[in-house]
Amino acid sequence: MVKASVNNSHTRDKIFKAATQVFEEKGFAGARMQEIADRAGINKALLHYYFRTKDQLFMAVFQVLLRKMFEKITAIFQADLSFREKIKLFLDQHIDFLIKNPNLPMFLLNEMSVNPAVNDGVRERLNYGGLRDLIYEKHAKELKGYGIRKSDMPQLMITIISMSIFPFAAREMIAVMMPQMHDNRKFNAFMEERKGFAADFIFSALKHRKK
Amino acid sequence: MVKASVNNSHTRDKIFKAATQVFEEKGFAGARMQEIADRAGINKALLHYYFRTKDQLFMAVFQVLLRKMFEKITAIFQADLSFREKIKLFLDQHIDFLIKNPNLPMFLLNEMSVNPAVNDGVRERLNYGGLRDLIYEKHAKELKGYGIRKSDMPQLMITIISMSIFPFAAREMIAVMMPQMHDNRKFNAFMEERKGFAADFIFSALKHRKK
DNA sequence: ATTCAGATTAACCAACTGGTCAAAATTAAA
DNA sequence: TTTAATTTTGACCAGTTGGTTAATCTGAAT
Repeated sequence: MVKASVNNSHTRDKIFKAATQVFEEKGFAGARMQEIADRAGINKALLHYYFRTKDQLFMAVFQVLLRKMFEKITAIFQADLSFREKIKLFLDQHIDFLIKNPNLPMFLLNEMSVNPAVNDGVRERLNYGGLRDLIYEKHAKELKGYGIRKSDMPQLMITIISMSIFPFAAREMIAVMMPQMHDNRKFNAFMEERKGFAADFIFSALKHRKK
Repeated sequence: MVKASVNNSHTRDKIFKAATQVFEEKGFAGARMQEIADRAGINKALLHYYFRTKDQLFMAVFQVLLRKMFEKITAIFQADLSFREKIKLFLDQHIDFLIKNPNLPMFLLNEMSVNPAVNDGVRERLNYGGLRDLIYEKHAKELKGYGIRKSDMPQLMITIISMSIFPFAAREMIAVMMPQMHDNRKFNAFMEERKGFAADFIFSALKHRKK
């Protein structure tokens, strides 16, 4: 068999998955290299053999996860659909995605907030200005019909995104107020219900908006 | 002069303020007792003299901040106003509050998420069921007119709360997409603008809602 | 079978971190 | 001024943590 070049990609993958788990659960400061090694079923020295430092390992994981999240958010808005259809599709797909990755929002938001330096590497790649212009120009008529000016786009986009992300980020706070939300199935059902609720809410708001 | 009883309350206060700062900035795992002592202008031993352990100090800070946040959220909904007026008042006051405490949302949400044990102490105090019933019964007519059933209340309340909290929690992510948001004044202006945007958005959605 | 680069490990280390302790300083009362 | 309690400090300690090193193992090519 041919060797997978430098580094055994199987081991590298085990490490990456373990690191993703631990960082997502505990955050950078709370994560322990020993625990990552344990979960990957390897020695701590081997961990450092594949990823020299904790920072390097973290950045590798962080960048992959951040891109994963942003791709999900932006991909839909590139499609050739009406704005209304896009919102519906976005909520459906993004909530599905987050049900499978429930810790992702809090992990990303917190790490970006606690250590803003992590954003330096990705800033160029995540160009919102382009997306906003694209969206606004593509849907100029529809949006103007709703009384949305270009300058309203940031408020609108953040409102839409928060509809799916916020409940996951705030899940524990929600569970404190509504104990039944500790049950995974009930929380997921709540998010399934939210697909429709949020879509209706947004459409109604847009249609009826003060101009 | 009379002694302030056991413990010098001035020193205690300095410690508490320093701890609040450091915990808010770095989170529990990232905070260092040495840094808290430094910022309070005291010795690390004295820190442990006032608060025996890091956990105790953290819980003291956490509980105060959590209560501060919840009081702001719930107080307004107890008042004797129409639901519509309450939403407007809530957005105005809560956004004002968060502009003065911009790190609070991320701190609370993250700590609750990373270490759910912190919630045990406050669970009883933060009874949402009571609040929800109170609100729904107080505004039954108005809400039914909007097509909101009692079972819709969780979705609605979370949507309203996220309008003010989410942009603060997601500030760094927002700033990655819209670099001008790094500027405090521009971000605060954005949140001032949001008071009106969110209120209009919610009212319009309610008025025009599918039933 | 030998070789040799790459993969894996056990043992180790220096720096950091939360926490302790005994002594010193401060304060208010006697 | 003396006394006794409280407050503050410098020095110290044990456990943890990220990271290193030298030795060993593995497996494919010679």
